[in-house]
Amino acid sequence: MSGIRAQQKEKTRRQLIDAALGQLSAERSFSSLSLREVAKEAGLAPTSFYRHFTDMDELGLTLVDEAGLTLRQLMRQARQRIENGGSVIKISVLTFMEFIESNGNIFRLLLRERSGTSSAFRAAVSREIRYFTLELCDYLQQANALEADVAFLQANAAVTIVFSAGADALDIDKKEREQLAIATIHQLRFIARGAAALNGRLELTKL
Amino acid sequence: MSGIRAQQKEKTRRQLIDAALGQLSAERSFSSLSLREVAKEAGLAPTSFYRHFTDMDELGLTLVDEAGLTLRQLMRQARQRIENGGSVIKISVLTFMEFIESNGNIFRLLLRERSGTSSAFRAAVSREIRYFTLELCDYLQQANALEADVAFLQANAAVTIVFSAGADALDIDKKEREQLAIATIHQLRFIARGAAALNGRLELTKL
DNA sequence: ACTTTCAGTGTACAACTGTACGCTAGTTTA
DNA sequence: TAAACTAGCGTACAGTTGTACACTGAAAGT
Repeated sequence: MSGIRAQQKEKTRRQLIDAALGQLSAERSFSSLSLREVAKEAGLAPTSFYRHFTDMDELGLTLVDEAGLTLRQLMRQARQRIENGGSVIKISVLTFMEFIESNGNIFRLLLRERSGTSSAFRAAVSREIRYFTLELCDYLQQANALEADVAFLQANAAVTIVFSAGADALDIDKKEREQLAIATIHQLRFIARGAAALNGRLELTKL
Repeated sequence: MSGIRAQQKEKTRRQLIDAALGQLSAERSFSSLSLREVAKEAGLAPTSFYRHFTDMDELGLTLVDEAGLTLRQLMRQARQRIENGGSVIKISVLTFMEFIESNGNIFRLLLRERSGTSSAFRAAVSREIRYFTLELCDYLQQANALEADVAFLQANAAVTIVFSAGADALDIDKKEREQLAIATIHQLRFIARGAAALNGRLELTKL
């Protein structure tokens, strides 16, 4: 019952996942990877791939889940730093920028598949971003005494701004990245100010 | 000098462009199109493609330019509607949503190539979005008497929010799209309020 | 009228793709 | 211990890809 077999299987499954992640880069998207390439990188015969995933799509969805996990890890890290005091916005942005610096390819995966050609991928990425947004929403609602609707709009806008800044950060050098961080922080402050000012004064259903 | 030859060439060049645009959809990205497919759709032999573009990349960059053109057209349309009176934010968002409804695939092209694997594509899309942003920036600066820096930050944030909403709009039905428009309008108001409140009170260079 | 240019064609090829199929050897189960 | 299972392999095949090359016929240049 030790499961020497299942254990080995899990191990090569990981090799496939890591092989795929390892091939991602600025110049290489997941959808441009072939089953054969991934199998080769993992040290497997092409046909062995099927013992673990029916499809490259199935592997891709696994990667998106993995990315979501990393994202939530990031969130926890930020929260921890916030507890030690300091501006919430500033710390969040800086933490996010650090995340991108060391997890660029995972972030790229999310960015790309968010607008990719597979609706399953798009849904999976949306889900991960929604988790992210809802956690922030809870925090805002509690910390700033906002209406639920206003808190959600603020959280949603903030995540959008930060993700967009993250995407921009991927293509620039460290010095510019600092400028970008400053700009992003100001934009988040705009949003926070506006949300606070308009809290309780919104017509939320009429166009 | 009538150029019967050049005229014909231009015509089939357009056929190639239109063939490529016509194949784009939610399920089909530009990078997934093959040279042969595009040539076939245009009614050409594969090798004739080279008479017009050296590469699929070159065709792609042409498409991005085309998309930018459409985007600026949209801007003009919005401005015209604003002159006839009404909330600037509301009209802008509604115009943008209409644009996406009738130009979904062009918008998808921009969205995808913005985070694609070709740095030339990314740069081209960035450029188009920057034009868009700068025009809005000018407008804001003049209409709301904002500092240049603040106006830019607001314009940039607004464009980010609207583009993101546009991306979301691509995957939902008409009823949900109206809700999304309302939410987006509120978010833009947050930003406008915040920018106005913080105008002249920003530390723009220090982290 | 003669030559040059060149948009478009058809053939050909090597590289690569996903995957069907049958096999092997080690693990698990009975 | 015997039988069943299965992760991984190798071969094979049909389909698609980009593009090199030699060609044609009509337009443009002289």
